Amino acid sequence: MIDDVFKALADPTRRRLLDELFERDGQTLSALEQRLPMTRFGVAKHLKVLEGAGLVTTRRRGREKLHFLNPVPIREVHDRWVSKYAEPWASALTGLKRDLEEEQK
Amino acid sequence: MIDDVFKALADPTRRRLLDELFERDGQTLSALEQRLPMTRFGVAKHLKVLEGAGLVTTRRRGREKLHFLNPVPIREVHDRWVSKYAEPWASALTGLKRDLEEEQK
DNA sequence: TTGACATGTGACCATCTGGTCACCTATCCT
DNA sequence: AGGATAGGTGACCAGATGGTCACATGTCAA
Repeated sequence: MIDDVFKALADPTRRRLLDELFERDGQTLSALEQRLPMTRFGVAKHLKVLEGAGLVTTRRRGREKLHFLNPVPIREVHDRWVSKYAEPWASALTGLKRDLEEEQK
Repeated sequence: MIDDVFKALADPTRRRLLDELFERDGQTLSALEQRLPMTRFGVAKHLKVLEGAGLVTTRRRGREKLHFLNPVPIREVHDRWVSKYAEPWASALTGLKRDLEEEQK
């Protein structure tokens, strides 16, 4: 399950799709297709992966299929996994890195 | 760059390796190999990917190669990307989900 | 110095993945 | 009814990926 989420997030096109839905939620396949350098079929495949990972939920409206962002899986990845590595001492390191970069200027 | 990190995290074996280093930092290839159901070569390949993504740094000590966890890239993924989706209203949803699951019992 | 040990390299193979297409179904609109 | 529109399916292909192995290099220790 969590593996599906990581795998889904591994592809830049799929992260792009999440960004698009973050920007405007509930878009149709055709609407999303127009913004990506890819055919409808490619986009549909990616959306299927996102849906399989639970990152996107859908609702039909007539012949259209609306796609909605579902942040819960990302939240779970965040809570159970990412935060484990990102907190707490990494914050000190990134702070240090920022300080060093500032010094360069 | 950030793409390398996501790709590196997509594989369960690599996340397992990060867990092992989280548990005990600075392990050698041979030490890590013994805990994984895989030959040395497979583990070495995965470590190379992790190193390429900046998630693991290495230091040689004689004929050994020590592997260390580097949480900075994960922190950056967290700060720039995951937190965007995970905060803030997802926390309300996960809270709600937990509440609903509690009610089932 | 010789043998055991830790790691690196390049070839190889099976499978997965990203993307396209021809073709199909379902819905809308006049 | 019938054309146009939105989406689904299965086949197909090239390239990436995960894993193994034979072999080579470098290092330790007696």
